[in-house]
Amino acid sequence: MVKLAIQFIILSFDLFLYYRLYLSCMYSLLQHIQRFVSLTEEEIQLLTPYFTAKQTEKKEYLFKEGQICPANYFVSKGCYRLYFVNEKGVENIVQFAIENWWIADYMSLEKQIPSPFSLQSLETGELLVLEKQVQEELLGKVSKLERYFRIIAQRANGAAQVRIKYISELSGEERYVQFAASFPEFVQRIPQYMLASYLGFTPEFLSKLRAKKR
Amino acid sequence: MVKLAIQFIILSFDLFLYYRLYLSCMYSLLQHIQRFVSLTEEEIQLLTPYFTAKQTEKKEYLFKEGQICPANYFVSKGCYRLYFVNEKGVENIVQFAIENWWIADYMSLEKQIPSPFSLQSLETGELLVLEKQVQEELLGKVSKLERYFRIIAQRANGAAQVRIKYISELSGEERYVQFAASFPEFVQRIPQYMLASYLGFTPEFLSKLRAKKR
DNA sequence: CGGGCCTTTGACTGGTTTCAACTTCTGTGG
DNA sequence: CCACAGAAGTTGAAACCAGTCAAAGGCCCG
Repeated sequence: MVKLAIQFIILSFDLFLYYRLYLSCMYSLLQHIQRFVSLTEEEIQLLTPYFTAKQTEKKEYLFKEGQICPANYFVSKGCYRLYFVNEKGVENIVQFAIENWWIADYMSLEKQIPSPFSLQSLETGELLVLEKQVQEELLGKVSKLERYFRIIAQRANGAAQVRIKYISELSGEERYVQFAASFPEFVQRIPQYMLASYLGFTPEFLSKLRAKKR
Repeated sequence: MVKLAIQFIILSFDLFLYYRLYLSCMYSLLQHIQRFVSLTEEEIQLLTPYFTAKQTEKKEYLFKEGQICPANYFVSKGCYRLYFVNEKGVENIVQFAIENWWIADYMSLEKQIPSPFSLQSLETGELLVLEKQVQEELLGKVSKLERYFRIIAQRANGAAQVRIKYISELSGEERYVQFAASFPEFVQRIPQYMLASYLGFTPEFLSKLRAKKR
């Protein structure tokens, strides 16, 4: 009897924690959505059950190479990396995602084919999970969100075009200087070998660049 | 009097030509849209006036570096390149667009800032022009198209992620081999120096690669 | 037919990688 | 809380992939 009561209390506490997490994530998301489309109270109620919140610890995987990317993720807290491993066994980071970014392997998500990428948490973090199937349903229900996701995707596209421009325009050194100037806090936040991987060169080379600057 | 009549005939003929062009482009677009969302007869009527058709000749520009990208373009026929010129004066191709592709500088389009890119026709071609403002109106009118454009943008995103993967994973030589194997017809269609530019190396290097393969 | 643009070829250069050894940092278990 | 192992960062030498420059040949279009 006492055992049961205790289990009940623990369960309640877990629920309470989840609820808090969910609310905090959902708050970020709604803020973000309202930057692009305005939702009615009713629509907010409608959209709410389609998302699940998730807390991730450092190094936890959302999905791994070989799996079909299961969902579209909205980062509410923390930092995540989308990367692949080349045939030499070297990790290559394709994208980072921090607060208020959506991340997924969109090719895998759309075509439901295995992803060459892995998505990993770099810090303890929190995100919302919107599964492929669920997203379809949600969009059927709240069609205003089509607009939101359209805008988000077009922005991501713009960012990708600029990224490709930088890759082909700048030398490794210039890329580092430019990036460090644009995102000084972020450079502090992640290990150097990941920055090197993202910028498209080796950690040794980055180390030498930094030595030169001093 | 006779002069007037002749002018009238010429005008009519121009109109007739435009109408034919417009119909052919619009046919491609509607086919493409219906691959993702199904439109009612009424919606088709609604959407029709928002697009204008355009015929481009080889080397014609849709917009140039420094301008704000004025529209989103749907290619119905021909081939286009989005490129920028680096500080050394070398052209770098960021994207090609062929039949049934949308192309624009999405960062410039969204934020209404000057574009670092130029969009140029490589062959005589035909496309539909959807101006920024007009697109907004259209989407307000036919909200089903939000879905279409969302899907298109997400696909483009997937393609960009894969492109970045190839750039960081493969050496120049591997990129060429891979690309030539994937799009053999396209390699025939464009001059080598543009292919080199797109693949991220010099025309001389491409020439040497081709020499090796023989 | 001529001029300019595209492609080819070769010699030289340099930015970046590779490899290996060493140092410093970090986190985990005793 | 310290010790220690593994991870991350540093440094230098040698190798290499691809760029640069220049000169020559081919080809297309006016």
